[in-house]
Amino acid sequence: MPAKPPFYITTAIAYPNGVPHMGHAYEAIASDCIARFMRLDGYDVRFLTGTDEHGIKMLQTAQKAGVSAVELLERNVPRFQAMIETFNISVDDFIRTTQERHHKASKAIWDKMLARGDIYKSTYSGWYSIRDEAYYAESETTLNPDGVRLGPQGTPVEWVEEESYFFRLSSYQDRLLAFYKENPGFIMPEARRNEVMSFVAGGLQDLSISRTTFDWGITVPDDPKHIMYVWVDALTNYITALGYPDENAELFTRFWPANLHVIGKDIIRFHAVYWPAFLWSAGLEPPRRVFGHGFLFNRGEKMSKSVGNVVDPFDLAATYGVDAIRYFFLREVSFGQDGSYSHEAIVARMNADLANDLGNLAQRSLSMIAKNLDGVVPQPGPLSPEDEAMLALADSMAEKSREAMQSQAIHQYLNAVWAVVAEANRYFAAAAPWALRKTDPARMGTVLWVTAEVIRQVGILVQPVMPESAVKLLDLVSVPEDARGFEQLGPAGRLPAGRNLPAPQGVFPRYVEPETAE
RNA sequence: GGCAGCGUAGCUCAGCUGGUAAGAGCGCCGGAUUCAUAACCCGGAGGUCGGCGGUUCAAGUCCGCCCGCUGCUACCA
Repeated sequence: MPAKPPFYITTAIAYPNGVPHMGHAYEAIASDCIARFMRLDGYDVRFLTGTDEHGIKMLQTAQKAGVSAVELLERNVPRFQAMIETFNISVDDFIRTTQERHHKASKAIWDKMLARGDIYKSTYSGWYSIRDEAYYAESETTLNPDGVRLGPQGTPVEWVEEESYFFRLSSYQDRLLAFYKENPGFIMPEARRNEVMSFVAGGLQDLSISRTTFDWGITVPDDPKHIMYVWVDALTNYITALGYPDENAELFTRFWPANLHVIGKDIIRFHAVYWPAFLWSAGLEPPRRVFGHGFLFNRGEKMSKSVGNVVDPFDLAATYGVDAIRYFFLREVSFGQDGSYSHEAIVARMNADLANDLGNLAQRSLSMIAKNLDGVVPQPGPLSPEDEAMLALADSMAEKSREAMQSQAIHQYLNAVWAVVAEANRYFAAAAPWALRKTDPARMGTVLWVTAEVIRQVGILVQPVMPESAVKLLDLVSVPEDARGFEQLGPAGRLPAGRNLPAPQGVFPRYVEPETAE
């Protein structure tokens, strides 16, 4: 058997100065779907997530709450880990940037970049607003007639100079542009790629990569006054988790460069510009692809604490079920685009796609096998053109799905699957096996076999999206656990006649509104 | 301001390099049916394809202008 090709996928590491919201869960769900898909398709998958625990924001949030940064982490990080558990995210590792292994890796990559001559000490200066706690470019500030310079928020700014280490990002401009041209799939979706390219083409300045104004971070080697700029630290997590700085570590040699970093569209630049430059500087390869997904909106409105519409992912899972939530977001939102959700939209998807189309298809066909054929998969007779067409369509799902997933078009992969489900319902209604029961039982058997075979394939293909429900569905057609990989799709794994099936049970319950007391 | 993109049925969106009489899902109306989770199936209503002008035998699909919306335009992440 040929060795499985490696596939390394990561989410961004979450910033745990608060508790997880649906956006965090969404990124994890989508990444998990991709990871599971690749695993079932025969790849040796490594899947990483984690938390980004340094930085001034962590310190500030902790201060406001009257606790230490470490205490804040102890409070919040378990919530992120619980989210991973709750949503069935099949990660192989959960990295925390405060871990020893990560401090070691970050210092090592720093040393490499230093040795390359890409890091130098200088002063970082700019117009700083104490009230905004932010630096502004001179062009963003305005000079009042009374001589006071104001930032964009209208707050006074002052000229501040701070000793800082810089990274020679400017010297990577041409290499980056050439890289984007040679690797059109590096940044996805394409709109994001255009943005990054125009940003880089507009000129790169060297990057200030250390701070002396606070101490919650990784100290710069041999200069402990300085701590690393949070992105040097954060991005390095992806190689820390493979054993860096040991470039001969088993995981590192097998899985680097990463195949896919799944991130939010707001942090594309850090991943598509800084990260390749850091890696080159350290003598390492850049990742193969960075995919920036969109944001989720609650009824079209951005989630925010002040609006009070921040949705707790744990609540959603409890209300609708983990698989239904996973399905909803992956099917409803074009991956890469922003998306919107609401109670009505979730219920509509659950009931229409899951309960009515797929769940009911399984129930109506398998219960006929149970009642009329003692629960034994029938031997199909000669196939009619309709049977052939149905099977051909089902057999085509695998390729369509793979093709969609090449570009992380998760929604298109699901569209392809549900097109088959819809066709199967049409096929079933047209063939009307219930009417054949008395007139032509052999023909009824053939129709039921074809339908059960479609359910088998749909069950296999739906595993990345709804791991638990897919297991139930596959159990209903008694697919052995070692016959659930994608190599079993199509004619290769046809449902054998004579197999005993369990009594069918509903896999996808209808969502019924709870009685509300008026 | 500059660059990029978007504006297609009530809602969410497909419509690649211009060419059968503009599509899907959901919702709505009607029908059929009872194998099934009051599901499924069939049919129907509903669109000046943002606006104006142009190129062309032919434009939602190309060009120009206008209107509206969004993103990017670096060091909070």
